[in-house]
Amino acid sequence: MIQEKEVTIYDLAKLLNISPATVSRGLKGHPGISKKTKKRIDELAKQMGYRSNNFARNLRKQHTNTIGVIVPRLNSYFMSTVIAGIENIAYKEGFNLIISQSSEDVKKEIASAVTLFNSRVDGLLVSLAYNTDSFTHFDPFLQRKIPLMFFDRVPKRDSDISVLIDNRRAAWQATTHLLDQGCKRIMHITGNLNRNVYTDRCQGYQQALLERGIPLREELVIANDLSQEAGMAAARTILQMDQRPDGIFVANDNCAVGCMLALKQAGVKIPDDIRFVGFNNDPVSTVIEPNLSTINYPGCEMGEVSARNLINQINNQTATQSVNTIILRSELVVRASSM
Amino acid sequence: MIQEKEVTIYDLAKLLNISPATVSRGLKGHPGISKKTKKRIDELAKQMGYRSNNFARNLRKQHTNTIGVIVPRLNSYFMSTVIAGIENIAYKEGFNLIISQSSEDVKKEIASAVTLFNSRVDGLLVSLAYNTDSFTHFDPFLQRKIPLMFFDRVPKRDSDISVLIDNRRAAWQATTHLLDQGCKRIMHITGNLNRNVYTDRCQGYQQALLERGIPLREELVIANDLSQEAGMAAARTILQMDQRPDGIFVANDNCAVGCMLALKQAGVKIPDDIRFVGFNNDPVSTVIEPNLSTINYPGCEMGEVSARNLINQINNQTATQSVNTIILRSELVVRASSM
DNA sequence: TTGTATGCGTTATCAG
DNA sequence: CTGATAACGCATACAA
Repeated sequence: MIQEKEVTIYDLAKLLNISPATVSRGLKGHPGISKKTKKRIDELAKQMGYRSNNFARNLRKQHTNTIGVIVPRLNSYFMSTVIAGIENIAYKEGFNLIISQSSEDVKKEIASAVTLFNSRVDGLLVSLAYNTDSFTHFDPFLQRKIPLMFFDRVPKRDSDISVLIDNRRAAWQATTHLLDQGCKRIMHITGNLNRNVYTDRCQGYQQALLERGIPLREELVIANDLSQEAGMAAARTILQMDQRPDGIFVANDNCAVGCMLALKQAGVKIPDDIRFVGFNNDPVSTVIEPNLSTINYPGCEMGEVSARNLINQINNQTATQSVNTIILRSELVVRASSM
Repeated sequence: MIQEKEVTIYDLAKLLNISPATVSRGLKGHPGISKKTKKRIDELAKQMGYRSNNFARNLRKQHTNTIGVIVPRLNSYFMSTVIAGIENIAYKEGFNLIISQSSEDVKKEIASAVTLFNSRVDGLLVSLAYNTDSFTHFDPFLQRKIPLMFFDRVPKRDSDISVLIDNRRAAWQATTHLLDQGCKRIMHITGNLNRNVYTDRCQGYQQALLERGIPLREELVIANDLSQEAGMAAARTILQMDQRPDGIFVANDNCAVGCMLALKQAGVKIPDDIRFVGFNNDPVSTVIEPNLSTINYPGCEMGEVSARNLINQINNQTATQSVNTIILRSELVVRASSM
């Protein structure tokens, strides 16, 4: 049936000769409504193509059934996997998603936060931009007690709820693995050391070395933006070193791949001359030759857990929130690049 | 300033001793409001942390400032690039995005369409699922005259507005390139031939062959789901063929990569034994060895153009819509896999 | 079990 | 230039 104009509960009420209130209740399955009336309402509603008006409903109920998501980039394999996970759960629970990207820029992140705040999202899920170091733009959410959670790239303070993996341990594993393979001079390529994921990974790396009595060398830690290009640039640096590393732990597969590509082109043999371990288990890690050892990292699950938890908070506004940090499992995947 | 309760235009009006109507107008920059009054309003609003209530506004104005997006998958490089493009424009124009994925399944696509319809999005952007062959789930949008556009994977009917590339031409170029490289027996690996992108590419492939007087052979066209695994399976098929192809044009880089990987493992030399051309210019194409020739395909731009156009439609409800199809430029990128 | 009346926060219309 | 008032569609407190 073609409806040119929206039908409201008033229309239904008039046609059924009952009050709009009854229609409203019937539609929502309110307990005190006779089966018969409810049936009549439901049938007419379907027949007329009635759809509930969310604005009116939200205006009345003061919530939006919408979750805001801010991520650094949409177009990275890991992030899109996380978002797919978030979407799975949100969809199941009847929440809409408003997704925005900070493009790794605090300014854009702040703007997004404002927009989402004004859109009155019921909850917010954030993975921080590369250079975010102040968090006042999230204060409005805190003040209004709008549930707020961080995942993966989280603030270094524990006033927030975060979902992440044990980056330090994973990095420790990766580095220890390289040591076990006989590496003596292990380099670490990392990102902005103000971001938890990178500090933690760096610490894990350092800890592993110290445990074997290997002194830390500043020149063996490179911090860049972890892009593939940055990996290539790192390769050039390495090629010019007097003493080249014999193992490299890179905080991200993409960058590792760039570095490997450039190194290979310069004739360096991987893994014979230099062994590699990356991070993320991006699909590209099984395409590069030799296949890249890496840390597998449950993106989809991270999204699901975050969304699930946020929705719980939204639904139990009152319940005291006991969890502070949710740590997901991660694992070292050993492939040819490190053997 | 910490606000526990939302402040409304009434609150501002009371404090300023003017009417809510004036406040509303002042906030919106209505022409007939004195500079002085406007300034007072704006200042107090900021001071009080006023934020406009979108529900009330939407309820009143009957639109949501929201665009719905349905894509087959979020976690593909191409799609996330398109979405990044959409987001760029939407953000700039003050529209929110509600993104949902069909997971390549019509059922989920239908469900998403219903949800978005009920969320009263002002416009809808769709890239079809793998197996969508009926389009009645979009009828409600058409009936209510809600702008609807398709991109990349579009219906085969021209009642809709679509944004895409000339797949046929691109495929023709790719195939012709292989022919120019001396290939005599060119295979084509494609997806569901009901989806425009794959039929068109297949036709382009066929046309190129016919132009050189090469007869089409059924056994040289494989249709699968274009995943990396499917590419590997295709490789197994090829290895068992009496007469192997000497060139393969694959409708997607990922699948091409899977196929190349498996073939290489079996000792096939690329490009010497078999030359390859893919489609999409996915980053992986520069990681695989030899680097994969491919069709470059402006994902971000496709998103931007789609969003821009949709928003124009939303804003000019009345204007007759003259464009029906927008074709974006694409180009062949030649790399080692085909030389 | 159902109906009445009201308010949620805006904006548009009409009047001044 | 500004004010009063009426919708927008729904959900609920209160009444019956």
